[in-house]
Amino acid sequence: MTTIKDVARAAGVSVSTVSHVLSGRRPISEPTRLRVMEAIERLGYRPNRLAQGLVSKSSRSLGLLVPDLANPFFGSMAEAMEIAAHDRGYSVILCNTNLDPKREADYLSMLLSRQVDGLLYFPGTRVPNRALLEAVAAGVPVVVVDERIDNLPGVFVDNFDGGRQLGRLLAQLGHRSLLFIGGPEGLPTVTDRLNGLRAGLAEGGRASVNLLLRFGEYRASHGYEIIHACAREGVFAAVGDERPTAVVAANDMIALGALRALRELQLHVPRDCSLTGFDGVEFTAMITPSLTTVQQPSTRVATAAVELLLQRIEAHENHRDRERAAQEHQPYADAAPVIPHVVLPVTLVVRESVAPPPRN
Amino acid sequence: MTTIKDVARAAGVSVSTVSHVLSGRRPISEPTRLRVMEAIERLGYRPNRLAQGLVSKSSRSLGLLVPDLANPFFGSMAEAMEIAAHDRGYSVILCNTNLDPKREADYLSMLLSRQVDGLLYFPGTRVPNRALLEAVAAGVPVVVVDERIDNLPGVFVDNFDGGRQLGRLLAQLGHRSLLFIGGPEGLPTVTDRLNGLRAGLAEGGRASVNLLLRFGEYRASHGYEIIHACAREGVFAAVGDERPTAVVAANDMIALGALRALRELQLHVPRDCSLTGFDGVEFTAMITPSLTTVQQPSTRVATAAVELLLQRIEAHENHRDRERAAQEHQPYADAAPVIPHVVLPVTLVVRESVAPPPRN
DNA sequence: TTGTAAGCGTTATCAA
DNA sequence: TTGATAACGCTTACAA
Repeated sequence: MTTIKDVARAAGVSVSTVSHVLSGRRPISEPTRLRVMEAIERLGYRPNRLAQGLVSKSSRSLGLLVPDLANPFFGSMAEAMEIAAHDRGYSVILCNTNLDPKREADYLSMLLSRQVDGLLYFPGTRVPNRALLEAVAAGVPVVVVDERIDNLPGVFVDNFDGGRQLGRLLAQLGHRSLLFIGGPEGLPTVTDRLNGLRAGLAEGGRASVNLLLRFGEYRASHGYEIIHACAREGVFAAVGDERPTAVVAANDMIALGALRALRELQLHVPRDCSLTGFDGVEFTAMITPSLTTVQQPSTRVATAAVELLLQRIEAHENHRDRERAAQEHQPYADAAPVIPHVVLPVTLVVRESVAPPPRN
Repeated sequence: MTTIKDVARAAGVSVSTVSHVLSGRRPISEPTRLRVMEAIERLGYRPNRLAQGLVSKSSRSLGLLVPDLANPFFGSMAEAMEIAAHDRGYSVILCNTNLDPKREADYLSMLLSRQVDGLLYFPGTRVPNRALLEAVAAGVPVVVVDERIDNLPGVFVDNFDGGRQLGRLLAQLGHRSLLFIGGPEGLPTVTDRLNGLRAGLAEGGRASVNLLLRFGEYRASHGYEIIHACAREGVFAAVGDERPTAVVAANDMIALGALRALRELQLHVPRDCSLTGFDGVEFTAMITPSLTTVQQPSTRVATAAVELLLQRIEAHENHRDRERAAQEHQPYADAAPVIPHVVLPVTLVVRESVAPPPRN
């Protein structure tokens, strides 16, 4: 491996000159600059970022903790975040938490060892992971995405409004009995979407609607199983307002599984039963029937999260520097106590999977 | 931040003792060991991996270059690889190449700067990226995945066999005219699947089949557009053996888009036209009609790739060590010239999207 | 405009 | 069984 010393020797200058040519932190005479550049080129020199990080105390890398990359929602998010980070000169260390707090703790510890400058965190559970709070306490900037945690900065979408728009639509179509298939009970996204749904139904004129609630995982298999379980319980055999005429899934994957199960039950969507999703991933536009869903501006969420995180990283570094310079050792004396929560709007996308309830 | 020095001071020992307590590389008396452990615990000490990497010349991290995380096929692959790597103590740096050679080169250079121990590379184009070959030349172990590159080690599936199984199935059902919607022309996966398809059709008794070929991107929009373009050209209005009775998509995403377009053309799948995919991602089982496809053992591919890469990394490190010890400076004098290509089997999954051709 | 040298947090070599 | 100390490759005062 060729090091800065090799370059210095080859160019007949000192290592600091080479360093300064590269960083541009002090003026270099054109002839030496050229000699150095030539040597760099010729030797194929590439600065060692481990060494740079050791002295600069910044690895220029971010930890990305994501629950489930097989879900295209998280896939696109991860992709957009990585791209945004790369544009700003940061690398992303990928961590697959699989909703497992133990894995999360494990990853967090590893990320701190690796001196990441910040954390992009998709919470998988309601209770903020202890290890995450320790990381925050240790002074690592964190931005929470998708699933909010009240006392941490984050970027989210207006889940309540998404639910509300769905509720209004279904109410206006005349639905009076719904089955809501949630993700994990108590998760903010689930609760917000559900509360929004209730509000929308009320606004839509249906003061009292029969609302059946089920919770579970954010996966297709969950939607599939809930529908079959409901069928076994006779939910779809009921008459009048007892029988749900629409299924509201808390995300697109659940809706996909539910769609399959409904079909196996010979229930046609939307003729016999309407169906809605949430997130607006690509496949919802392609399947049959195309899925009515609430579209998240994933790319905007992702870039906003990265921007916010980098802002906080810079603030954090400035703070550290000022503190060191002033020799004042009351940590965070002047840290802004305001915790930014960026909330982005969602869009209702009405497609084939909804219709008025069947006239019975 | 607390360093090894702080721990040494707190425990009343030297830094080397602390280091050895942690690494277990030399015997430590129980009392000192306990004192050191206590200090580590109390101070919340965490070794700095940048510093460790600087001296050990190994960052314990891998670069993962993947074209498109929004595609659940790559999402599950990336997930499985990261998990396998993490199990073996390696971190993964995520890079989204987006099939762009310039981005790839950019990432590669960054990864080398970061001293990654190895590269997991999903090629996006037929020609091996120049920057990749440079990285290989620089001595970084690489494992290529999914899309083979002849003179690099890699893990792949038997695309030819997958295509053949599809061909046999369609031939046996009586199809004599097919539309093949490929990914990028010339990509090994595309070519192998197509050649396999031809072989399978022949074996199935259809010596001569009308085979219409289209190429493009591995995306849903591509499948969608090709079908509509073909319709505009009157392909589906033809009669007899001119009209394709089955569409063979080179992957599941293309099939998904094609399915949508066929439906918009009022062509029922499979009654009017059969349809097949490739990869076997989750949603293929859920959509209507469920998709006949060739299932890749994604998790096995992913773990095999990580295993192979780690083997090569270890071999590489041993080699370096031996070389240094023996002072012999003919690099790679005894490097094994055999380039391992692991090929895993695929499984045909027959579902609703295929049927005999319509009788005309 | 340039060079010298201290230090970043580790591991590893050599002594004790 | 332990401790000094020299690297590792870089940045950055401080000098010249």
